[in-house]
Amino acid sequence: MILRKLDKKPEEAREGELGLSECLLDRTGFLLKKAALRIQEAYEGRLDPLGMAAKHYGVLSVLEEKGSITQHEIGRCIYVDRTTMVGILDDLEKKGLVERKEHPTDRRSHAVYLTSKGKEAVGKAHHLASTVEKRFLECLSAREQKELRQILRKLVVSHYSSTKASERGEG
Amino acid sequence: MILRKLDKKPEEAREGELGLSECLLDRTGFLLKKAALRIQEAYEGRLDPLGMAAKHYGVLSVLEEKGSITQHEIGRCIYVDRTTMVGILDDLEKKGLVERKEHPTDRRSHAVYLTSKGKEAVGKAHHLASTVEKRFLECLSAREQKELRQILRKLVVSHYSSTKASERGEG
DNA sequence: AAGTGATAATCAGTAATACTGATTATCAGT
DNA sequence: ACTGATAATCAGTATTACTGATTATCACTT
Repeated sequence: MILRKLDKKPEEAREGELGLSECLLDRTGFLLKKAALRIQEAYEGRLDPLGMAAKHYGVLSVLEEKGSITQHEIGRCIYVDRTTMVGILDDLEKKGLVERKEHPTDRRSHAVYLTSKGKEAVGKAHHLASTVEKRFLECLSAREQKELRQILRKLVVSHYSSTKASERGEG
Repeated sequence: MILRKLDKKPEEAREGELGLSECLLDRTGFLLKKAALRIQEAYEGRLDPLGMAAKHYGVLSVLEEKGSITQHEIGRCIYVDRTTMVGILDDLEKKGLVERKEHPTDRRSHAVYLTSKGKEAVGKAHHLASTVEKRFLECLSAREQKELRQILRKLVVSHYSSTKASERGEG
């Protein structure tokens, strides 16, 4: 292929094809990374009305599902580093959506709880997240959407053990 | 669920289930992000012997496929920002894998070429990348692997237009 | 009861990434 | 010559995920 900058507008030069790289569109690594960026972009700002970002939503979801658990356990559930958890919980506590309480049996740990405000927020967040994902995935058939989730889930769970060992209490 | 820190080792407490969040394992956003991180991790260091990282591999692939194109065009092919391209090409030029030459008709642009060393490197990189992905995907059936690529490709191409307009020459 | 090694939360600092905005040189069209 | 757009570059920002160290506490040994 020869340089052909000045003869045509780029958009017209490659109609359907868009000029993307064929080779990389067959690399799962490339595709995963770009798809992840795009959906992150789709989420961006959508949770702002609730005073949270995607990272906060993940924590609230886990707390809703599991009840009161420690910071370390939340991290394990959502593959988030212990040091990153501190900041996320600081945010959420400041917003009044969670509380760090004394752990009943282990004074090193914090027992993290959803406040009633937090419970309300996570309900709304579920709704917003569903809307965002629905729109993002609408270029796929219902079957493809389901298949994508199943396959990704398999991948993520299989590679669970590749998370840094120190973060899973196996040091 | 009640706090139950001290009665069991975490590993034994939840055998198959691993304590992951059911709710988030149904969120495509969460799954895409974590899967992308894991495969990135799988790539990490594997291209070092060739003196490059994944981001360099992407650029070399495009150049191999499209021949000499401008920096901006490379970026469009692989969804990389113009400012990020500068650094990546600096690296590659330093390693002697690409050359920035004068563009034959547009003196603002650079015509970027693979050197013979670069051509050799990208061939080896293809091989390494295939190995990395094969291992990463081996928890999936051949059908699932193919399906995953097709679905992700559909997603990425559909959301091509959500790339920052300024990066696609539509400002 | 004291001692040892592991663990939970925290903090400070690092490295990588993707970006914004400004600058310079050049181009295309008036 | 003048205007607005574009290509490459640079400086600086925000975010993310992490490393390593610290403090308090726990579980277990002796």
